Amino acid sequence: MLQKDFYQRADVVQIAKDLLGKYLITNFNGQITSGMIVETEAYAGVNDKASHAWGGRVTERTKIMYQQGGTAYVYLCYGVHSLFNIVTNQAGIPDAVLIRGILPFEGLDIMLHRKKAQKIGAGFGIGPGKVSQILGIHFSVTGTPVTILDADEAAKMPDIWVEDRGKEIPDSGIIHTPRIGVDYAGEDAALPWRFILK
DNA sequence: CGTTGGATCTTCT
DNA sequence: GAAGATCCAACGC
Repeated sequence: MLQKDFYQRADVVQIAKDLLGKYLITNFNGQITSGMIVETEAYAGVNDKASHAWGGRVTERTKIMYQQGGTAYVYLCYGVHSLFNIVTNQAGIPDAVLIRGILPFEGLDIMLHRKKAQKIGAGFGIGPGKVSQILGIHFSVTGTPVTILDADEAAKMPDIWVEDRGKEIPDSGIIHTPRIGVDYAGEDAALPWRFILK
């Protein structure tokens, strides 16, 4: 499991790239599902117009982004989809990485059941709404940790976490493009902060 | 195959 | 009261 020092680094763009090829795992009620992360987007704090926390806005929803790195930030989009992000950097700095796509790995039958699908076709697991759906992530889990944040050795395992299973990703294997659905963000909409594993 | 619009509800103005 | 870090099925070509 990735430790909090991975998430609490200052460079959210680097973290978004580092997360490619890692495995995102959930365990809700003993139902374990996982997949390899193949698409991410970086959202960089108060200076990023595309971020919910742009300009230092703090609301009931966005206050989660100001927690320490290693916290899950999940929120409802279009009233239909839960989008899963991992908060990065130190407490007080609202950086986050949106997980946009995974390659399903474990618990395929559970994923199919959650998605009410018969079989896994092309694009299964690609898209932030679908990632949350097949992994069973609901927006109510926002604010829960994705790693051990306390020094306490008795700290319990999180329901959601990320593992490094040794896959090396060379820079040449990463495609970077502008982020999706953030046209309202002015010049920040053009930042190449969406990362895709080939 | 490209385009369109409906679903659906929290959050902020 | 309006908009949103989306998805998918239904249409039209």
